[in-house]
Amino acid sequence: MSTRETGAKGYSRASDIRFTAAERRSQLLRIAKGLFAECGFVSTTTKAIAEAAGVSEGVIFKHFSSKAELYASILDNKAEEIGIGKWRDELDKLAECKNDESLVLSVVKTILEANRQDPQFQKLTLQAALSGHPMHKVTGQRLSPLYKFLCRYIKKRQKQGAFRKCDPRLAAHAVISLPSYYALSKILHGVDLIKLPEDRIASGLTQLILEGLWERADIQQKGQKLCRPKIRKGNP
Amino acid sequence: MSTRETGAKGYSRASDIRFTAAERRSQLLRIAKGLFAECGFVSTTTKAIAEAAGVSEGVIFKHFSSKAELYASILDNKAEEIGIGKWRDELDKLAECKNDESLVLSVVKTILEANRQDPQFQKLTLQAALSGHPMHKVTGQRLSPLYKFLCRYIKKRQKQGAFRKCDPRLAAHAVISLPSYYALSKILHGVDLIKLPEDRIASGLTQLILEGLWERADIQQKGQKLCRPKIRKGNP
DNA sequence: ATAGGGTAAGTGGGTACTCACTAACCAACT
DNA sequence: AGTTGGTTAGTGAGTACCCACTTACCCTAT
Repeated sequence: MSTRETGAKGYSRASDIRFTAAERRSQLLRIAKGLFAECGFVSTTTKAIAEAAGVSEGVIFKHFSSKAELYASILDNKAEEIGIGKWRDELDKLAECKNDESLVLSVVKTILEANRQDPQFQKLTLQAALSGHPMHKVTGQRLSPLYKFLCRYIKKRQKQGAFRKCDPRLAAHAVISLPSYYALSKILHGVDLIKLPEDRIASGLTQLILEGLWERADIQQKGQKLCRPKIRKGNP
Repeated sequence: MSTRETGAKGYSRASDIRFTAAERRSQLLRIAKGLFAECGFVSTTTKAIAEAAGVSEGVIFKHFSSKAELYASILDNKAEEIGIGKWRDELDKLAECKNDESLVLSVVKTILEANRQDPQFQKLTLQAALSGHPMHKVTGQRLSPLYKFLCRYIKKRQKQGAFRKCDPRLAAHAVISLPSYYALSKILHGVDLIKLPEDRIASGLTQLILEGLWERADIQQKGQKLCRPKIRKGNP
């Protein structure tokens, strides 16, 4: 059936540029990333991707065996790109110097920067996590070593008497939370209530964290009018 | 066409209970909420909702004019339910007493509790925010007054000399971030790395925040081995 | 001339939503 | 008590459409 009398056909899109396979592939990855980030996996149609790229739908399936594979490719690409590698070395060095401030600042800045430089990817990972995509494990594994590193460092500084006694896991959580949630609320609610240049935010958050961690010389001295009754200090 | 020879029909589901309209409606709301939270709006089919409720698909459209209206009803329902009202009064009282600890603890606890009691709703609002659903504005408006309240309070305590000088917006952000991000990472990554009872977490986070905010008697005394070079203190 | 980048018209499965119909309940009137 | 007539909750077979993906074909640069 349907023998398709293919007489003279229009084949309209002759005017467009003819990409090499590699070029087209990365173009599709880039464009699809934006659409997936904006609308999510299910709501982004292959037709929409094709239109945005200026090609017909079929081209997508010449480069990717399925929509899911295209999606996975986007995530894979990034997952490689964001290796910790050199940064980890830097952190280790700062840790050895006991340079609390530079260390925390580095963590805060890095998180803020990652979110500013590629907010699309952040949105993408959020959606991946919500929809239970296996990718969310990659993201988890990326934050987990940083979390453990901070835990160890904080514990060490506590033994040295530089940091107050408190649960190191909570403290490590705080270091990660402050910049992450700031970035997140910008993504989720659109605007940020704090209108400050990024380095101000970074140093401000760093200061907040460290002032909360550093040991005070006069730990009991400030019972003046401040009541802190129920708090249990530290818990092994 | 299709005159539907409706002879003797089986009408299989005779055994099931017959709800009143109100009962059925709220049952559908409850069930759909769970499914939407789990799979998102687009991936949750009306067929799946009907099956989970033990009725035929048509029933859904007897109660809701469309799938989108069902979704909106779920969000609306909750939006009313979570008025701040009485809590705001409590906060104002604590603020008058200058009871920093109880106040921050109340904020932290309330956020943690909201997330524990109805994680489905949290997931739902996250998805709504990501997909740009108008609901996300409701959620934003819910957090915004709390944020402003904290800003005012912190500014006041700074003038009184109880809190350190720092940007009150950052500090308010911190108070909200710590519990919110903790709850969020539990939703996103499944498990929480910090295995602690909730009240311990609440008090621990409260302590971290306040230690970072309280003014120290000896602000310059601890220059021993800690270098804090680039940080600008406060900025009006 | 041929390989490779591209097209466009399908195809089948799934989706939200509709519609004609019915079983069960509830009064009121014999 | 039993028939009657209306209302309501529920059915399930459509229907039109949209989606991911396929196939058969085209055109041009090397």
